[in-house]
Amino acid sequence: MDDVHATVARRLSDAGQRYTPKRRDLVEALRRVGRPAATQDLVRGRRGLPQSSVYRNLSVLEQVGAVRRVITEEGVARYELSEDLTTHHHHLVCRSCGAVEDVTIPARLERTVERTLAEAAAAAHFEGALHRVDLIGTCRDCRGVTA
Amino acid sequence: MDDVHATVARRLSDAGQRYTPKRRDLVEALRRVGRPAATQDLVRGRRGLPQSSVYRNLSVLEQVGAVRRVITEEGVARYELSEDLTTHHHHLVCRSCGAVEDVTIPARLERTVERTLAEAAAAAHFEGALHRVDLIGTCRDCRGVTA
DNA sequence: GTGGAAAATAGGAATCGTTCTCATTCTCGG
DNA sequence: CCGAGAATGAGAACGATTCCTATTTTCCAC
Repeated sequence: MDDVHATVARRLSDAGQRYTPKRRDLVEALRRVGRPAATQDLVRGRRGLPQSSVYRNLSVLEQVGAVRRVITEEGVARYELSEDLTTHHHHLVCRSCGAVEDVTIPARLERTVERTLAEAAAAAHFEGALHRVDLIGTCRDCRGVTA
Repeated sequence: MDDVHATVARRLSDAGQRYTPKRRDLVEALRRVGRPAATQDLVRGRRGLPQSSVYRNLSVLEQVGAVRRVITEEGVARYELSEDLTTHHHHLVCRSCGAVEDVTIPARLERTVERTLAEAAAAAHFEGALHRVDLIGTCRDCRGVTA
């Protein structure tokens, strides 16, 4: 899928920025992981990118809409590829270990939620409202011991 | 509304903990604020509770289900009274200044979302799933200048 | 009441993720 | 090939949160 890299490259250049090797590495790493990756994971990853570069570049990539910052219960930032580079999805957040998985829900349900929340946002006179829908529960690993 | 304090007191004592004046102050402060308060606000509040006490007690209150920790885009923790001490609601999070407001949506819509997400959680074989539905947009203050 | 054990408090040190600074290196247009 | 601006990376700075510990408070048994 060079699509992803091509798209990211275009968005960067549209913003007057370059698609440097480090940035490509980051995007590639995020694509491989396939779910929101903690910043520290990227720093400590096998390639060992320097901390300052990881933070700086994730920030740049976020500004051009290539990646999205995801907030979790633990106090750490996670990043994933922007939804329009992957697919629309939600997150399963493990309340025990903080791990995050992607989930998609049936299109019909998705539409219902979408419409419902759009109404709610309108009712609240809220502008430019995105919504964040996450499920918080217990992941397989953390449940394994008990169940 | 002594209900709130009475309920908190009971939950604490059920857990073998005390409802000390400091803890009562915290609960009272959260009740007055009426929306998720940043920890720092409580520390710097007029009463100036010591930092270590604020953190320690919020943690205790969270464990007994009296307050809930709310995660926002900014990296700071916010706390609000537990939903069963107030009313079911969602949050409007301002993407510009990080402020959080409570919103309720019509009961009919609420039920739809509820049911929809319950199905989604079941489909994902996810256990004990709560969901978090927040709207992210721009608050009146931050919009005021532009609009 | 009084004494003592357990809980709570508060001040500050320690931690840790994140941001900032700046000197060096790279890159691209001319 | 040169120079300006962009990017890099090492480490300092920062700030929210957690941890440590000596002191104070609270509650219960006597």
